[in-house]
Amino acid sequence: MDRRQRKTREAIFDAFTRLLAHRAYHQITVQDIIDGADVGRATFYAHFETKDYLLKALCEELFGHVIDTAMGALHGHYHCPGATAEDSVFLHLLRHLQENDRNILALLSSQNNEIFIRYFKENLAKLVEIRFAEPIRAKSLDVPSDYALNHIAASFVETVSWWIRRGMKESPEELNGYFETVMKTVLDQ
Amino acid sequence: MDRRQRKTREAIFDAFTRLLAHRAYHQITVQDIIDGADVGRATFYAHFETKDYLLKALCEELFGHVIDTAMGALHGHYHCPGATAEDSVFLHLLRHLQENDRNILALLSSQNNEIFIRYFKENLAKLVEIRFAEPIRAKSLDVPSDYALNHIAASFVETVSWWIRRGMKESPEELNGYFETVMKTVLDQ
DNA sequence: TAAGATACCGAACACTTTGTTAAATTTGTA
DNA sequence: TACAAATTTAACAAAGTGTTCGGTATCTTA
Repeated sequence: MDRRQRKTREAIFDAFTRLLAHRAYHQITVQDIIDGADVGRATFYAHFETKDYLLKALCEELFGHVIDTAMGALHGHYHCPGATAEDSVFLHLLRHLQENDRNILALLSSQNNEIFIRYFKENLAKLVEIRFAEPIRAKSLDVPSDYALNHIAASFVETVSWWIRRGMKESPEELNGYFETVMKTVLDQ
Repeated sequence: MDRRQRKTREAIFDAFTRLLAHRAYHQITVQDIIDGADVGRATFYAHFETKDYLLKALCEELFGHVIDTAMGALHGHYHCPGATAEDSVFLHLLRHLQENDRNILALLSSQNNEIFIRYFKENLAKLVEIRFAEPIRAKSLDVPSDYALNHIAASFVETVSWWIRRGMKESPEELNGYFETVMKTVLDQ
């Protein structure tokens, strides 16, 4: 990819991210983004069809990365310092979030948090499916397995959302403990 | 309230509800609503400052009613046919939803479902607080009680959302059973 | 039932935002 | 160097928003 294109794309993402941290999505105009990124109007539209597509592209990059990392941890690639093999994939995710890569926490705690929480959940659902589909079926709970899987993903995202809403006072380990406590029935073997 | 005002307000709510069932919120224009309700432009703006305020007013009416009914059931007012005193407040809610009062299911299953799910959760959280704050504290789980309360409300809303997404095949009783199963650790005494 | 108040209508208006186009310019690449 | 491709700038039509105003219909109450 051309260096000019890369720089433009990055500038737009950066400006958009900054704006999203301080203002509601629907009252950010394309002009705001253009001004923030300092690019021409036609250039913006050469990269993204609409503001909605820009949002989608941003989210895919953001959560694609978060989940890919977690997938890697699941299959034993990436070696995180201080992590043991027994640590749950959830704890890995929490630690990674806390590192605040690409300012993801600013977005998750902004007034636009719902948008990002939704993307987070969609991506997490895939991960949960891969990691827990088999164990859940083996456990034969009194609920459909897709209900249980959805419950796991939704509850984890809700836990993160709660954590951020309350100012992230807990450590990833504590928070993971809370999550494990309320999920006992579903997750314990 | 003046009969003319009531009729206008109703006409606008009706038209808006019909539109929301078939189209995304952000691509419904005020003109669409005006045309559907068959009222003048100035009349619309005499009733609602913006489309956002209209949405808010609609949601308050919708979920205010749902939750008020549940509150009533909690305190022993309203007598629902076939309901016993032991039925959980959640089962009451599910039965009430299934009656599809004011086409609430059309909204909850539309492409705008997230908007309504959010209002549903906000209102439910109050109800959960009233009903479960005391029992949860008495139970002294290993998690903060506001975390547990949030988990209850969020999980119930997620259960309803899952139910609707999959076509509402289960009866309220079955669904309530699923919910009780996954909430065992938190809710059982 | 008549009078005054209030709500509604319809058209016009200024304003904002969107997405497109075209010509000129700058930058990257080979 | 020379060509290709990306960027800039300005202008543009189209769509939507929220307001205003004079005229009409409907409600309320005395």
